[in-house]
Parts: sequence; structure tokens; C-alpha cells
Amino acid sequence: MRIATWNVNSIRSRIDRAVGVLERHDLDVLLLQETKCRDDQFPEMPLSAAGYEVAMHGLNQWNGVAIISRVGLEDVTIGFPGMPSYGEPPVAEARAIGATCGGVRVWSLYVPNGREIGHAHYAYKLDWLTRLRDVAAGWLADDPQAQVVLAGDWNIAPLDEDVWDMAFFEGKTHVTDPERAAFRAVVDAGYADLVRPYTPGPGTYTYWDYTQLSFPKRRGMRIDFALGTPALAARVTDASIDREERKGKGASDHAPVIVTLAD
DNA sequence: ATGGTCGGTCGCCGA
Repeated sequence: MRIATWNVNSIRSRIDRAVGVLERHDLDVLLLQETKCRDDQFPEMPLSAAGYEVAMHGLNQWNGVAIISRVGLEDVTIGFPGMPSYGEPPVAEARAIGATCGGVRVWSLYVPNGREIGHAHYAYKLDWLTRLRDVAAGWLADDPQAQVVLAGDWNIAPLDEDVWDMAFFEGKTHVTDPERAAFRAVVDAGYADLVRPYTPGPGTYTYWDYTQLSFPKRRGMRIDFALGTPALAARVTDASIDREERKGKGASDHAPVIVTLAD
């Protein structure tokens, strides 16, 4: 079984590339973030034609998450229990969708960006991660054998080597101690990084800013992760980052991250 | 080539 996560940065503008990713990697499940459309705007037909079911959650042009599966798509959950809202008045955003696919409980997660240190969005990001940690820890406590994947755009570079230049990120989000602690808390709750052991750094990234020729200059960040419970981690036989997908006209600014599981 | 981002949407926001 092969599962991938990808911040697609608009599924409508990249549906052909999405089908290409599914086929190229022979994916069973693809978790998308930043679909940037309402459910009624989601281009489902090309995916159905390729043999996949789709569960999507999009409220407007912002955020949006989806799960694409050819191994079943059951018990779809929109948002996770206790997921914080944002704004005035507070609104639940389209940042999390879960489903059971081929016996694995998968979550497509789009962690809030944080914008700037001290911004309300930054506090929202930390709260969102804390709530996610709490609920995910509960799932594992309820069933130590649970096979759960928490994957998506975490908007955090957990290690110094996960950014191209720490000096550049001085005073910026994604690398601060509280953000890293929030990410580490999920790991400490029992959710291991499934990908890093197969894609060691430094210089291994999943995201490159569109501006300043970041990609050809290899100025990226590792901020997209697939974490998994012990029972799930024990099944991983390989993982990779599809850097090729970042190339060429019409690429997302994120690369797909792929995990292969033993049957 | 002395500058060089996208997408959604149409004056900007968000990333």
C-alpha cells in the first residue's frame, strides 16, 4: 500500500498533475492540502475515471483538504474533535479531514501558517497543534495497535537542517521553539516521522517558495510530514519526496511526500 | 535577462 501527502496549491489548477502523481507513484491514497475550492467546485471526474473515490472538504477559496483513495474511503470525518476555530466571529476552517482507507486511519492536515510571531494566527497555530496532539494521543491510548497516519503541511521546520539558512528565518515563523515543541509533542505522543529515516538531510526539502528562484537555488524547507502510530510505522518499507514534481511550468510550491507500507 | 511567484479573483489577500 502506498500513501502520499501533497499541498497541491489549488486542485482546480493542478488536477492533471494530481492524476499524474497518482499514476507515477501507483498511489492507493493521496492526501491533499490547499485544494482552494468548495466541494461543488472540486474536479472529481478525472479522479473517478482513474479509479479513485474522493472525500473533500472546502468552504471557500482558502485552505481545503481532500482524501483520494482506491482502497476504500469509510468513516469520513470533517475536522478533528476539539479543532480550534479562527477569526471574529470564530469559524472552523477547512484544515482537517480523516477517513479509513484500506484499514488505515488517514488524516489530511493543513496546519495554520502562523503568519508572524505574535499574530493571532500564530497563537491559533499553536493551539491547533496542541488540540491535535491531545486527540491523537487519545486515539493511541484507546487502541495501542491503531494504524493512524497524520500527514500534511505542518508549516513547521522541526530541525535547523530543515531550512536552507537558519539566519534567514531569524524572527520568522516555522522555526520557533514553541512551534517545534508543538510538533515534537505530537511525535512524543507516539507518532513517528515515517519519512525522514528514508530521506535524510541536510538539504532535503518539501517546499520551495515561488519567489527569488528558490527552487533552482535549492533554498527550501522541510515542512510536509507523514507521521504514524507504532503499528503503522512498523509497516513502512520506503519513503520519498518527489522533487521532480516541483519542476516545470505549473508546479505546486510543495512536493509530494510518499510512504510505502508492507501489505 | 541588470530582474525573477503563484492562485483566486479583480483590488487585493494569503502563502
